[in-house]
Amino acid sequence: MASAPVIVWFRQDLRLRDQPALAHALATGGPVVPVHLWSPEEEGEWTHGAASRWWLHQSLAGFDAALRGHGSRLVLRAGPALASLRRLIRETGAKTVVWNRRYEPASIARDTAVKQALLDDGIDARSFNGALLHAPNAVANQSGRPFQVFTPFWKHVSALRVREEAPAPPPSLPAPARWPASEPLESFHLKPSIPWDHAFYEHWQPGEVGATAALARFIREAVDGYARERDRPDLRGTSRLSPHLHFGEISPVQIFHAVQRATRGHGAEVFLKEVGWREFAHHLLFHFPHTTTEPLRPEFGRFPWADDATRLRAWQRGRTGYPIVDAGMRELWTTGWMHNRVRMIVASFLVKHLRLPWLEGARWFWDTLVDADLASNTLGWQWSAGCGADAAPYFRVFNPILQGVKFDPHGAYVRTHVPELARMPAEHIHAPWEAPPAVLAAAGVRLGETYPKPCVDHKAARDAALAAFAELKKGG
DNA sequence: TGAAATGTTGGGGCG
DNA sequence: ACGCCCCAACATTTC
Repeated sequence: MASAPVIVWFRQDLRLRDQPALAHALATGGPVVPVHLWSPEEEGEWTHGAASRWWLHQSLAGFDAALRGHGSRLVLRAGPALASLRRLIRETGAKTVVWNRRYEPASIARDTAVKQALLDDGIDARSFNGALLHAPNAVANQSGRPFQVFTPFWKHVSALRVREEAPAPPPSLPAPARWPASEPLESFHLKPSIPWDHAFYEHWQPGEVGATAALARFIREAVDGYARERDRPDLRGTSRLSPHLHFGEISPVQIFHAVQRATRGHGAEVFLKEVGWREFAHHLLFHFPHTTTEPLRPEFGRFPWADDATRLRAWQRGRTGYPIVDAGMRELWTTGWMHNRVRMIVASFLVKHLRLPWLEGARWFWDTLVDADLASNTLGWQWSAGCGADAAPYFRVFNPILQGVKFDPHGAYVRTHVPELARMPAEHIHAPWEAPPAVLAAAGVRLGETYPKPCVDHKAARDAALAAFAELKKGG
């Protein structure tokens, strides 16, 4: 007797290898019906941002092509997930629906309801962990509570065994007798209507092939020097795997094993620790779901944030007058990505120098990053603002000049993204307002005209931030 | 996964 | 020879 079809509901796991849900479907022996459901309203407040949508479009197209290479295809449907699944079950005669879990609050709520409804329908609904090294509900400290400090978290997690990769799929996936209809990808309107995305195509190759290539490149060229060069935005010292990881084009399990197979050196250890921060972020979001909009440390609910649309706009568009900040914000705008060191610098600048709410920064990153990830974004911003888990104390104010000098020593990063400073010599590029007039003139820079003057004075802004923090402490 | 202020030490110039 | 000052270099504390 032939097995019934199995629906594999692909979400942010757009890959064929190390695919626990797909592996389970294949193990049943039944025809496999791969589907992706477009239901942005079910993501709650954090529906895909513009850059994420661009990536998703490319990734879905690539995944469909990959499936077709295996004699299969990706069925697309728009609308509420449960209704779409029920319709697909009717159309295909499927008795089983499988998927890999997501751990964001809105997904958990939706998926739990979907699973219960399908089980009530008599469908075998199953979910798997394909997104994390360890499921968040499987990690707790000695008193049974979630970890809130990274170092003990990672120490604990490092002692756990990482599962083996799921078996690779066969060259040909068993197809249903009749394919259910698919809606055209274009009907989801994921690509921007105005073409701000042209540079994205030069920087990224969304999809499993691009993810695999990025990992291979990193292992070949960068992992050994990672400890030294990861903080240098002017070099290619990081993996740039974040968007691939976010969309599940590659899994942390694959990355973990591939890196460990290649090297056990210090660079590998430091890199895997960064994968650990991603795990920690998901762990925290799972246990503290309110932190997407509320500070984990409740006293920060009273913090006297400023309200200044002009300054927010200057920050967003990379016109603060601080070259390292502006370079970062423009890298983000043109490529959909920003080097992590620079993310910390621009976040510190928004939250401390401008004293604008971290949530404004989180929302901007959410809309503009191709790797926008609710867990990592939330952790990163709360860390920067000093109101989150294991956060930098609020009085840690990054000096944007020193950070520039230290991590972009030749000014190459600034020159790449702030062309109006391209001819500035390295010794003045991070503080052009302190350069002698002759140097500015020779570089063709007229402050306030070709490039903005600093929108705040560093020392005054730092002192004001510390004063606001002292006020908060006093009130508490 | 800071920066700045403050404190300490020690070498060298100099009377 | 000695004390004094200056200051760089480094360490510690504070924000």
